[in-house]
Amino acid sequence: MIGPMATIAVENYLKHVLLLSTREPELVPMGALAAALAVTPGTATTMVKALAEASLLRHLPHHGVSLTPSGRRLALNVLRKHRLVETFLVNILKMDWSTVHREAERLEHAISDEVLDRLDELLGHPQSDPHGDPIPSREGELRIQIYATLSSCVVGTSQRIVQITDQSENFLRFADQHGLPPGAVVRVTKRDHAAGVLTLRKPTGRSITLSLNAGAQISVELAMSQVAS
Amino acid sequence: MIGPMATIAVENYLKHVLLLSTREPELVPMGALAAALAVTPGTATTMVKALAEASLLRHLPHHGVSLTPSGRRLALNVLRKHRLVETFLVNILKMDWSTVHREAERLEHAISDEVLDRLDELLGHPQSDPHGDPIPSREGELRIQIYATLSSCVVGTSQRIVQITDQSENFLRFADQHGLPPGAVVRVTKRDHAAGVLTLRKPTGRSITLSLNAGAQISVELAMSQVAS
DNA sequence: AGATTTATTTTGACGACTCAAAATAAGTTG
DNA sequence: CAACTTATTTTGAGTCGTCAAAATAAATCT
Ligand SMILES: [Mn+2]
Ligand SMILES: [Mn+2]
Ligand SMILES: [Mn+2]
Ligand SMILES: [Mn+2]
Repeated sequence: MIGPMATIAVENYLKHVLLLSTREPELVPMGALAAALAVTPGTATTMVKALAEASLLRHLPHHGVSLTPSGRRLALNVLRKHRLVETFLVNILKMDWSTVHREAERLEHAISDEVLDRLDELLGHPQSDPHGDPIPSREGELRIQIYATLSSCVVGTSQRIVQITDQSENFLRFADQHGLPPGAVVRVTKRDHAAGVLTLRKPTGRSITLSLNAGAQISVELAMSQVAS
Repeated sequence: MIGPMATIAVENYLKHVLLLSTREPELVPMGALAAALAVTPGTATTMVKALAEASLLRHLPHHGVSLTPSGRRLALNVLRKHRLVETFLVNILKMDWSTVHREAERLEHAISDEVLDRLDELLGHPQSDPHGDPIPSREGELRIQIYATLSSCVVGTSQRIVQITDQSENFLRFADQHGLPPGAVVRVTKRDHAAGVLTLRKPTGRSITLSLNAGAQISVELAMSQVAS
C-alpha cells in the first residue's frame, strides 16, 4: 500500500518511467527501468507492483509498465521541478552546466509547488532547461520534438544547437569546452561515414572534429537568423 | 551502525539537539528532543543510541544528550542551510515570512555545500535570517546573543526588533500584520504588569497593545540611529 | 525513607525500500 | 518444436526509522 504522500523513491520511479516512454502507449521494460534507477530488477518489480496497486502505473507482468493519468501528472510535476531547478542553478547561481543534474536530482523532491511557481516566475517562464530539454508546463503539457542531429542534418547549412542528448558529465564538459551549448550556431562542413567523423565550423571560424556517434548526441534545427549577405 | 552519509533523519536529530542546547555543556533531555522532532520518546532513545554509536553525540542514559565536535559540525552546516534557504525564499522569491520555515525544513537536506556557497554569495553573506536568527558561518561559528525583549526593555526608549523567538505561523503572521519584523523600530510606551499587557508606539504613530507573554517573544536592542533633534 | 509521579528505556512489531539468489516465463535458435 | 538464452518475478533477508505498550529508573512528595 502506498499512502497519499509520494516518497522520494515513488517520485523517482514515476519520473523515470516518463523519461523512458517515448511514444504514448509504449511499455517501459523492467530492465530499462531498473537500470535507470540503479536498482536490481527484483527491486523494481516489487516497487512497480506497489505503484500499480496505488494506480500510479499499469503493470503488464513480463512485458512492462506505463503511467496512468495520475502517475503521469505526478511524474510531469517532478520533471518540471527538476528542469526548472537546473535552469535556476545555471542562470541564477551560475553553476556549471555539467554538474547541475546531480543537484536537481535531490532538489526536485524538496521543492513545493509554491516555490516551483515563484522560481518559474523569477526565471521568466523558460521553455527549456540548460541542456535544451523541454520544461513541462504548469498544466502538464510536455512538447517533445524530434530534431535532426549533427550526424543527420544537411551538410553546409547553418544549424542551431537545441539539445544535448547524452547528459553524462563527460559529454557535457566536452560540449561546453568546445562552445557547443544549446543556442550555439554551427555548420557541418564535412561528414565522412567511412572514417566515422564529421567536421564543424563555428561562426568564429573555429573548426571541431568529432565522431558521428558524438554528433548524434547533439540535436539541431535550421538556423534562419542571418540576413542575406 | 550509521554510515558515512548522513540521512535526513540524522540531520534533523543533530540540528534539533543543537537548537535545544543553549549553554555549552548542557544536556538536552530526551523528552524535549522527542517533542521537537514530533516523535515518541522511545524512538528518540533508539535513534540517539545509534548516533552515539557513530560518535555524533554523547548519551548519558536517563539524563540527556550533547553534541560531539563532529555532530556539532554537521548540525551547524544543516542550520546554516536552513537559515540561508529561508533568507533566499524571503529575499529573492518574495515568499511570506511565516511560511518559509516549513519549506526550509525539507530543502536544508537537499542542498549541497556547493549550492550553499553560491546562495550565500547571491544573498550577500547575510548574518541573520528573516526571523532574526543568526546564520552560522561557513567555518561553523554561531554568535548567539542574549537580547532584551519588549517585555523586559526600558520603557520609553527606542528599540529595534532583532529577533522573533516564537516562530509559529500564527505568531509570525501577527508580527507581520502589525509591522513588527526584525529591523522595525518601536517604543514601549506603557507596561502594566498587573493587567499583563504593554503598549507599543511605532514611529508612524501607530499604537499596538499586546500581552507581556507575546512581548517576551520579540527580542530588541537599543536603537541608536536617530540624530539628536 | 517509602510511595507516588514523571521521564526514559526496552521490547516487539511494522512499513518502505533494498539486495542476492533461486524460480519461472518469454524470446530465440538450431 | 525442443533447447538454450535472456528478462522478469519470487523468495528470504536486511537496514532504517518509526510506534505502542510494558519495564525501569529518577525525581518528587508526603
Ligand atoms: Mn530524484
Ligand atoms: Mn536537464
Ligand atoms: Mn529538516
Ligand atoms: Mn528562521
